[in-house]
Amino acid sequence: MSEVRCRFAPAPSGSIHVGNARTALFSWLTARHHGGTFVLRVEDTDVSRVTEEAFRGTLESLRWLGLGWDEGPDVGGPHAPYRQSQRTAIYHEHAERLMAGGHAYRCYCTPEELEERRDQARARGEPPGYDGRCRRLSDAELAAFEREGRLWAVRFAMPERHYIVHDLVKGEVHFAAGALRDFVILRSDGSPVFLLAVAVDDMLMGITHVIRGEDLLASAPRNMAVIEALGGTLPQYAHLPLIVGSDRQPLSKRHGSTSVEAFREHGILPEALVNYLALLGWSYDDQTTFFSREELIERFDVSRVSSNPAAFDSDKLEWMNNHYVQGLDDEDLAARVVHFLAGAGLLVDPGLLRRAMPLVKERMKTLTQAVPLLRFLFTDDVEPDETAAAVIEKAGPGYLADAAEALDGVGTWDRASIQSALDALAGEAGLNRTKGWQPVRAAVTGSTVSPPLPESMELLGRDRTVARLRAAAAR
RNA sequence: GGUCCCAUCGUCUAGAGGCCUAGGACACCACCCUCUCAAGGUGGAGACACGGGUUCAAAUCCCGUUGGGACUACCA
Repeated sequence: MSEVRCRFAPAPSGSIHVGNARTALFSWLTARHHGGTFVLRVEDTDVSRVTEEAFRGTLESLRWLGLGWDEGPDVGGPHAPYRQSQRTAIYHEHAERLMAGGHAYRCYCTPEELEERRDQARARGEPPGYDGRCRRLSDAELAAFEREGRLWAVRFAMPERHYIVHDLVKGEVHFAAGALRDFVILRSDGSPVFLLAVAVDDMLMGITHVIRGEDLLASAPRNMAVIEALGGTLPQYAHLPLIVGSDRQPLSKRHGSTSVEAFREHGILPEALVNYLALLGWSYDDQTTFFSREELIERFDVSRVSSNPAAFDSDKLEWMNNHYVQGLDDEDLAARVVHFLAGAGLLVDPGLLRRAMPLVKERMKTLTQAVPLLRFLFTDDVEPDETAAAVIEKAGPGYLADAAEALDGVGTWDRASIQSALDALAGEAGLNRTKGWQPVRAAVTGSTVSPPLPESMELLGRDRTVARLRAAAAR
């Protein structure tokens, strides 16, 4: 059996979206599962919409997800270049071949005329597609258009036959003869349209599996027709259902930040996002939820992808993220968290940060949540928030002064001794731990929510702890 | 309008005719654990869109209805 070659072909019109990220993942997994090649091809035929920044952002997002490619715009490969904007000569050559073979023709209709006829057809309740008139131009008409100096586009002559797409996800999808109209493959300014570029590139690059969004299902027969007209071999197609939001509408900006970059900045781990995305539309069995990258590669099968659209559930993503956070060792976690603390303007002591990791691991759904939890360690500006202030006030200055004295007198500054001291303090005041410790927590951390108190104080150190208690007592 | 896709708990899904009084996970509720918040443990509520067929037997096959969605460009 020949080698599997799978491609991901993003149009870099912005940062990469989770829907595209999932498409990339499934393509990558298919390539890796078969020990094949993963090709990255950038579809920037509409040059006006593509910025260099969007291009780089796309590559960066894929790298962050760990979806490395074997051939692509930066690494090259046997079918370079891998940016469609650099392949125009190739498309022209193939458009010529199609015209020479009678599979394509010059279309002299202007965009204005086309639009007008579309509107009319719609008004009459007829299908609005191109009527194919330039396909049957007489020599005289053709000459007349040329004399007028009219610009022409190249249109592909869609064969009048029934097409069947053998889709790996959808099964057999039929398109009746005549259902698809002739389409433009070269604009009147000579630039190629993606319907040509995709087919030509998939053919030339030897792509065996085309995995992409369901929105492109209707273009599959057109791709097939072009490849057949060119005498190429057809790839297998797999069209993935769309990802929708909680309102069942296709995911868009309205659903908040859905780009890979946004999740990264929100403190989602790439391994968690990959695992979550893998399960959005695909499953291995009725039990398994967590998959290592190797397990995913071993078990993934695109034909097991379900054909109904999946709703993106950020609660589940965050739950899964927490699972991966808990699985990280302290060193690794600290290295990932430091970016977010620094971003909040905190000056971080790496050793202290690493030692704090066990206290916050299971309290973080996202890495950003480490910031409020650990802020008290990396700044002495712990102005109590509203609820903390209320707790402090209720306890009264005497209680906090007592706390300061008790802790100052602790023999060895470790969590066991601190805990005994806190218990003794609460006991003398006739309070249980909950009531007795909260004022101390509020004074020391500035919040009523914190990592476990004795451990937190141990890390903070005796001096800073006592100073904060005295400051609170003096208010 | 036309073509195409889709339809199991709120969500992601298991289910490829009898194993289903429909399984798991997130979320939700209760309890346990507990210094706050989490995490963890135990338990609970919760679904085959509807209507016809086919069959001894249908969540599973067929048809229709309804409801979502995509496409219908000299965008990708």
